[in-house]
Amino acid sequence: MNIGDVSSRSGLPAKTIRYYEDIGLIKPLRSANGYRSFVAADLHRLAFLGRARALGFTIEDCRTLMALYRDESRASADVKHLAQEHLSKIEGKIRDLQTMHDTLSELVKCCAGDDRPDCPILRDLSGISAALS
Amino acid sequence: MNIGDVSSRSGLPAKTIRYYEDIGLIKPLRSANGYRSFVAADLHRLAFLGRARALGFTIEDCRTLMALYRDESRASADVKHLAQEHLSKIEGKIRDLQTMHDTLSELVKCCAGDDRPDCPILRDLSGISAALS
DNA sequence: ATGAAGGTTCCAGTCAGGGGAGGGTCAAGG
DNA sequence: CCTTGACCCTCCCCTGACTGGAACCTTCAT
Repeated sequence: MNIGDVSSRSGLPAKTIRYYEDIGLIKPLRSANGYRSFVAADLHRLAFLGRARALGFTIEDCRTLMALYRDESRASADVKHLAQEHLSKIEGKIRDLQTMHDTLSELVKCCAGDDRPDCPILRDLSGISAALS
Repeated sequence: MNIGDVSSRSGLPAKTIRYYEDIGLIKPLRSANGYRSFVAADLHRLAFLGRARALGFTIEDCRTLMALYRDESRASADVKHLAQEHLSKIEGKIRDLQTMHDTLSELVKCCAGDDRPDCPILRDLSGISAALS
């Protein structure tokens, strides 16, 4: 299989697949003409990577996860621990975004949004302490 | 005021302040010795930037917001529109993260997390269609 | 023989800064 | 007068996870 086939089957851009080879996540063979030659195992690894990335794991996490996957004597606790760490990072990001969202949507709600210049969003950004309302 | 004072007053790292000058967001004067010399207006702009960044606006958004702030004849609709676009990007990110969170926490819940190798997280990543449970 | 559609490598750019080298400046103390 | 330490300066490389593009090679169909 050439990279184009693998790309359409895995859903990953060819650029991404080359990048994954660059950083050592996959090691496809080469044909005589220099083209990468993928076998089923490569496709499987790429699909694994695609799913792990879709869950937001970093590349380094993916490397660890693949190592655990190949290690038949792994402890599921190790996998679970990694996933939980990642989960709490996700939760942190959601909290941060939610805070931004709440503040900003409040400001947006207060803004008339017409052709007059007065704007509570800019007022807030400029640091008027928005006091005593 | 030197950059150190401005840094501690604005809460922004000196590196960030220099970077903001680099990309043209502020233009502090220089003393004879080459040091940046900040006046109150610079501090105000930096505080504005800090708050806008804390709300997740990109640097380019900040540039636009500052231009709107300085334009006395702006329409609040323009500000509101920018804020709403940003808000919907935030909402998209929250949705994405929430989806990851839900999937991953379900997998984590199903993982024994002991010293045995069997692990539903890895099983899912490896593409077992997880069917008929 | 030619043209299109694939493949290859390598370089540069993204975003918003962070880290550190190598060096100049300033105020206080000995 | 000299030194010490705390500032400040510029410059360059690094981050993550790719993406875009240039310049070039291979394969296949016409």
